Amino acid sequence: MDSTLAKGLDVLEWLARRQGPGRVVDVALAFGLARSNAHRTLQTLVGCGWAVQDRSTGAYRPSLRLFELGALVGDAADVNSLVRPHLAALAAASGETIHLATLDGAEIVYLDKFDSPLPVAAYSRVGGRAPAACVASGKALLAASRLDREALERRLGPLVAHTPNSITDLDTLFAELARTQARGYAENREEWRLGVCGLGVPVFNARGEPVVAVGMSVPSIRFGRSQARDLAGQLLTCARDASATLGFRCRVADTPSPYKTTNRRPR
Amino acid sequence: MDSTLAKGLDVLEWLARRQGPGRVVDVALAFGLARSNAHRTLQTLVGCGWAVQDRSTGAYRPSLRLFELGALVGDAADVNSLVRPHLAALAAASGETIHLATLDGAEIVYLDKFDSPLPVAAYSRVGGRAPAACVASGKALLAASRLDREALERRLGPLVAHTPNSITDLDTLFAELARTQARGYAENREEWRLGVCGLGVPVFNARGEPVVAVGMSVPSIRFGRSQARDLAGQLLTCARDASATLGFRCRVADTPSPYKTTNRRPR
DNA sequence: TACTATGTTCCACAATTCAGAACTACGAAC
DNA sequence: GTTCGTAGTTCTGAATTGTGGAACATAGTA
Repeated sequence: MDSTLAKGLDVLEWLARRQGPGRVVDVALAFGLARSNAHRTLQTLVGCGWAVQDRSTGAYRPSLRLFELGALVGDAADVNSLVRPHLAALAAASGETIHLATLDGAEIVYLDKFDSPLPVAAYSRVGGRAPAACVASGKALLAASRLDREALERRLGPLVAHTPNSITDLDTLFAELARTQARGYAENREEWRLGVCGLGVPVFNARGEPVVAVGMSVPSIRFGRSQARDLAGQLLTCARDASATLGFRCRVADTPSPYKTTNRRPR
Repeated sequence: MDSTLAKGLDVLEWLARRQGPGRVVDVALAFGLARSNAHRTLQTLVGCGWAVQDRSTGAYRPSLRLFELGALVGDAADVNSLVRPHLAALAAASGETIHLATLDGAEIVYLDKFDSPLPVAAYSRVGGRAPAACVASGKALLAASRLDREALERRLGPLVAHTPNSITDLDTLFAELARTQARGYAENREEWRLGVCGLGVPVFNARGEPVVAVGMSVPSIRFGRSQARDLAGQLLTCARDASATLGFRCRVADTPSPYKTTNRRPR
């Protein structure tokens, strides 16, 4: 393993996570490096365009290259931009907070977000993370991955509780995922943040793989049984449309459609 | 300069810009490295969590870390998330494509975007770039930076034309920026893409520094004199509100407000 | 089976990075 | 104004680290 490269990447990450600019001594102290060493590393980051140095103070900040490339990665295969209009429509129609998430190990990462005009207790941000087992988008993606019990355990590791409602038992979670799959959408009843519930539905690409999930965050006050069912219906429609945009066609004879319409009220 | 670090960063960037996964030979060929060398570099990226390797094919993709950190950088000082609601409101009110941009050298980078429901010829993407001298957001930020002629020349270098309307003469641009500053908003009349016009207004932080610009892209068909003036009014209101959210208060006695209200129609 | 292309492992050599010292610049304390 | 302390930058000898070639493993193809 290239230790110089590893060190440089660590410094870059440290710089990005840090609020405000970082100086040579800060880096030297944080990583236990000699000042000359920290200096050269930062200069290399600047030289390659990944950081910029403030002329007057000499301090270093990450450049916009990180943002630029990050947007490219988030937009992988243009999923994000293709799905975006559907999210906007759902956000407008439902009035709730909508987000787009994808699975990364045992966590989900928020790729996009439309905030509700109504106040929500939850605070999530684009690029932020949450444990997949505790949020609806995560459960929707886990359920759509159709992992067996062992694979699920390997992927998630020990389940930690974040609220009294969090699922901490693997068998319970496994059963919940089976129910999620049967129902077509996932629920989160204050399992990640107290006072915040959620719904999630996977979005499939042309090859039928679940690539992202559309999620909705709702304060528990507005999450009664009938309200949840109604919102789930809207979410399912949105996800189905989004999947269609990505080229997904559910083959009638092959597998049953992952999008149940049972819960949608005729209007 | 740490050559190993530089090489690793280059490979990471190459991986992010490349559509689809990259293999060891691809990297070796692209950078003229020995296979063993390319292999170790990629393994280091994986080991540090900046890339992931596909188990079956052995190919490498950038991980979501790039996206995660990129979002942090883009959100620097929470400007992006604080301004976002104002953009959403403007997008809804005007029905046009709205974006948020910041200056990076001689270019602007799009930080956020709300697409118009109406079709627009322009295609911009979050993380994308455009020459600052050719687009309204860029001109708005350049004008707000109050650079003198020499500093402007140093920053922009030679002006290249992207359409017949592009400004290629520095003096013309300098005069245009003066007009922009006086008027409070910048205009782009098909100077970057034919058929697409734009308006831009800077947003100031609590220290009175221009940090981002709100931009609007409008097809030239809908960009008549009175329409433009009306949209500029909406844009000015939006940028003023956004600046206020960031803590900007224009000091009456000190400097004249950068937000002219002359062009806003009383309603 | 032979052949090709590619991923991965290993190793000796040399080039690169490392740590410390020296020098410079700046500001605070006296 | 001088002294002291802190921090950025430059330089250099020493050795650790990365380098590229060779060898091996694997898979797909003729």
